[in-house]
Amino acid sequence: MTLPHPTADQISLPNVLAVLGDPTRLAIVRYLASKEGVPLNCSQFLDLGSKTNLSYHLAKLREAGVTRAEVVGTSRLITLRRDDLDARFPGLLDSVIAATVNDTALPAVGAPEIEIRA
Amino acid sequence: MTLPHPTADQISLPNVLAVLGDPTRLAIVRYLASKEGVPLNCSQFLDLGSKTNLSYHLAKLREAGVTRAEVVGTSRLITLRRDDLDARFPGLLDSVIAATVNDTALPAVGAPEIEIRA
DNA sequence: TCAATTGTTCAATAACTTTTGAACTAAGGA
DNA sequence: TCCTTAGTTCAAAAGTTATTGAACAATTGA
Repeated sequence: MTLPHPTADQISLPNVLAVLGDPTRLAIVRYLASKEGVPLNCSQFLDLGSKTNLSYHLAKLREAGVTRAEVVGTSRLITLRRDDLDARFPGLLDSVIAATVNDTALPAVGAPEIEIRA
Repeated sequence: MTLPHPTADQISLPNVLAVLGDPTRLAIVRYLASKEGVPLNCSQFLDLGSKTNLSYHLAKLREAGVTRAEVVGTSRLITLRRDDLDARFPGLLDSVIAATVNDTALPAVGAPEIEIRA
């Protein structure tokens, strides 16, 4: 069982930008980048939304060519397609990730959705 | 008469990416970048859509902080907000523009919408 | 003043996106 | 085998975006 991914040359710039233009998906990409090398499964993003909703956003990222998902047992190990994105759009992913790092308005993995009173 | 623009720190990354994730708007940005220094008015983009539709897309770009529009007579002179975008998101605009340059799938100013037979 | 030029606004519609819960599949462990 | 875990699919609802044409406003030049 493998999931459908676009080939490197099928990755479209407007589509990548549109897919990244969503706070939840940008938060997923930021977290993937912060753990680069460590493949993550879907449930590690549950802070960002419901299981169903994450399935939707992760499919969008995969179909746009931003992430790769490898099926391992009942898990999907998700990684950034840094190699292909860098080849296709040099510097784009790095500048997007760098910009997300300081973005306090983005949702975050490991952060409560609602601020608990201090 | 001036038009509303976000201040530099009001420019939001997800919003900029979402706004750039549209082929018409990306084509506008590519054309602006190719003529950088030369302020353009709306009618110079008419190859990309109807007057009404361009007004809509140019407003989206302006409201996201991607472009600046200066009212001069009955015209609006449109420029890229390169300074503010570079300060906020270093390298992002350059990598997006570089990626648009080779993108033959994008609509283009000065190109016929339908290929005339050779 | 009148007409032309430039661009906006409005309302309608069509098309897409996001979110949800319930039902489902597939693998792995007891 | 049965249960649990991991994630998908489906249909519905809600919300958002893009596109259109008609009407409008403001400036400029004749």
